[in-house]
Amino acid sequence: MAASLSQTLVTWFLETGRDYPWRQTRDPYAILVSEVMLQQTQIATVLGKGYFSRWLERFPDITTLATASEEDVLKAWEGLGYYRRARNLQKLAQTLVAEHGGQFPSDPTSIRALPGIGPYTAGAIASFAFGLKEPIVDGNVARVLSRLDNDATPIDSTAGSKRLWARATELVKATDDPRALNSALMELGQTVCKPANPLCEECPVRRFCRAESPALLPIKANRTEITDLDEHVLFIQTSEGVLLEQETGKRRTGLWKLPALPDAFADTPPPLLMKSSYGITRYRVKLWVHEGNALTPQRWPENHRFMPLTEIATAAMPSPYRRALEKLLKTATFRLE
DNA sequence: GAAACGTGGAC
DNA sequence: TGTCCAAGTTT
Repeated sequence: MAASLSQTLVTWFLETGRDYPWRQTRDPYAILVSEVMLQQTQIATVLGKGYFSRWLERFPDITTLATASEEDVLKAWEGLGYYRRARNLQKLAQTLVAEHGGQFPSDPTSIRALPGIGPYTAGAIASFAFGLKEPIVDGNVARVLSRLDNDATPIDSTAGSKRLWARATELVKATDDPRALNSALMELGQTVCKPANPLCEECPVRRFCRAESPALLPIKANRTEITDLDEHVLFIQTSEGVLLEQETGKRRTGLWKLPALPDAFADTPPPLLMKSSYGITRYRVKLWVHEGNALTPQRWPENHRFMPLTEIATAAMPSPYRRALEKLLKTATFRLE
């Protein structure tokens, strides 16, 4: 049963599977980079904007990444979001150098223990790089398996997760080509068993599928509510550059942004220069940028500094501030002329 | 186990 | 325009 389904998936993938760069290599490091970049991120973003190739050019191997500056690492990740992924990637490289002689371990338990590696990524590296019969369950696989078994157990529940991993394990153990089987499950979810409007008439495993209303699966229990937020920041430009603030909290740590409007000015904010809106995790943020040049010069905290434009270009900055700054500098230049 | 963590694209 | 989603992990 499982063997027949697995074989059908493998055959289908070997015939029609797409040829991504990370499918042309068995280098665990390159595969690791692709897997981490693709977490919660669309292939079109990683590929279309050149993140993957650029990263491998800049950090071609584990040692290079381990010894790079954190600044360079974050800059290479700029725009991808979830910046902890980039920090963990470097931490992982440093762990390999310190504890594994710079080599990638091939046993699943050791892989899983590395920073930033969860159950999905561990299975992906074990199967794609080392050809091991280790299962993977990502969003695509969860959808495919829920539908195949017509299973309405919420995929984000403990029970649902256990079932999915058990099923994925069963399927990968039943094949001699775990690489192709795992790739097939994801590829099927991506191209045929799509979230909305699944193309069931084109599905290679239709005869195995018990879904009655595939578009209604999978079931998800948790949906987080979006909260509106106002964020007031300053734009201050002098001959030394633009005043920027380096994030120190848990969010976007290490990246540079327009400085927050000090609390002292909250009641009487300086004039508005521009307004924009962006989303971050569960927040919808209105970004208010105020003209700060007229403020009384003051001593800014340690994590603030005036940065020349040439350096701003190479500093790592979250997308919303990068966009706002580009707009502001264009306007500012225009005003000066 | 829930909540936090980014961003851009699709509908 | 608003909502949902995309190769998840950590705390």
